[in-house]
Amino acid sequence: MSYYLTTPIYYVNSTPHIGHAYTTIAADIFVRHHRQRGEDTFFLTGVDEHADKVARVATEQGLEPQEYVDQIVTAWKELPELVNASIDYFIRTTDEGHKTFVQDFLQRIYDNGDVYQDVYAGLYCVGCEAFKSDDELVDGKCPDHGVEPEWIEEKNWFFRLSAYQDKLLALYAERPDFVLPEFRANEARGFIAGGLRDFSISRATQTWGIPIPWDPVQVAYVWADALVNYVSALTYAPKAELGFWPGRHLLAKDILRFHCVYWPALLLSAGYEVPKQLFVHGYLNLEGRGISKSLGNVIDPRKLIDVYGVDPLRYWVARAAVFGQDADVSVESFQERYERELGNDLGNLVSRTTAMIAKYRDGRIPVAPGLGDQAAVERLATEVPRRLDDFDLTGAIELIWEFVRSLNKFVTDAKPWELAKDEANADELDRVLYALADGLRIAAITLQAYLPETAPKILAALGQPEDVSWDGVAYGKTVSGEPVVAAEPLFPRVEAPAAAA
RNA sequence: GGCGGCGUAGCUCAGUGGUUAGAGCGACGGACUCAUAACCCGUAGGUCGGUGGUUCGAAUCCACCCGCCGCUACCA
Repeated sequence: MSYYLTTPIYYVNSTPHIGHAYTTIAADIFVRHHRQRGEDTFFLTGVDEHADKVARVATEQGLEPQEYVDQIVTAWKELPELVNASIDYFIRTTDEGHKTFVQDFLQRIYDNGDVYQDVYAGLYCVGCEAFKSDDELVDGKCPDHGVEPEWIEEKNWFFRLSAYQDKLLALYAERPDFVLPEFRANEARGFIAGGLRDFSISRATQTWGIPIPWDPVQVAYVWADALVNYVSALTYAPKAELGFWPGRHLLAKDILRFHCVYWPALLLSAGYEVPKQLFVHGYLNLEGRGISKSLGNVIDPRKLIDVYGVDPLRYWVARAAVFGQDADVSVESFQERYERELGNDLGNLVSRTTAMIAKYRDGRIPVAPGLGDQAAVERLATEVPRRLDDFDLTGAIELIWEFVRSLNKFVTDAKPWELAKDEANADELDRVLYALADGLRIAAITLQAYLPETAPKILAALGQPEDVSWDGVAYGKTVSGEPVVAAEPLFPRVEAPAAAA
């Protein structure tokens, strides 16, 4: 079994914000989970560096485009590190290996007869990096940038997307889970069924990009370049191999069309398999508004991490929205999750468990199986993977949290402090403490993908081996290991919510 | 306009034909003391957007109406 997952590559000229962190963290949770199951995994993210705007900004700063992107790529390379994403490779579209592969890829679709030359003309807004139709303009100006678009007319190479309508429809019909959630697949299918127009894959007036092999004065336009990265990386990244293809892909809803329509068509044309699955997630809206630079409400993930730590941010990603849906979020809601769930439910459970083992049994976990909800453990062991296989990030954590809550209830019902008062109850107290420690050990392993820093801390607090393989999600594997002492709070109270922006 | 979807307790939502419609959060009351004033229990009496149908029976199926949202092409 192999599991290859990619995020979109982010546009290097932008700035990393919570939206990028959202995708990257979600992807990391899936990947870490599959690693726990012992699968051969590969996790790719990176940046798209070829765009006209990049070249223009570089020129303004008196730099070569390559020098410029080499500078600004730093912020993007830090993103996975910042959110503790266990990536295997960070791709840049300026990688030599990528360029070589793209040229080969383009040659393949050319040889396949899917490319032809035509004139491309229209009003182009440099700010948007997009052609605008008349009805999109306000007073002849781009509503987003307030400038008049330029008239551009050039001979471009076009990809015969229209020739792939039937094949794409057949693909969607044969594989109902090709695009998830289902309503996104419906959108894509509706778009395809409405008729497909060919699109331009080259730019004649630009030089910053990958030269078209049969017409080197032109460079590849974004889709013919960026979308190819998910395969190209496998041909040259360390430890990668083409055998990982086809993989799975995560994306936000704004780029659905390109990834769910253009990309599969390009792959078919070039003779590659289409992805196994594409999961389209929604947006996090801050206080009811979209997150955008122009609104000035961009949350810097770094600020949240500085105040709360990485794991709370990762936890929030899984909890803030039903994965796939949009959701309104706020810094207050983040704080709420942190205190109520991480602090009170989980952190406090670790505190009370370790404190009782230390107090009643001198820190030694009595190996006394018998109590504890074995059926619940078995449910976790099979149902959490099943949900994560369906990209149900939220449903899986919900299941795990029900288990965490049940452990708190177990403590209240079993009343270890009562049992401790009478030596005659020693055996029963042993069994209670064991069941508690075992449940917490299991919870830690199931949470590892979500909370990679916290899970090992819990195992360590219980004196258990660091092994987080999924086999450990089984009843009665807790050992009487290193002495247990009352643990320090895992998620201490934080004074005030971190400021947004 | 076309296609798709939504409207359920104060909030976020689950529930798609069948006993008294559920969860989490918030609020109120109680209990407990192992623990990060945490945890546990109870209460919340909501025309399940509206109207009319189908059915022994509908939040759950159908029709219409009201309100809201997504997609409807080359923007990372």
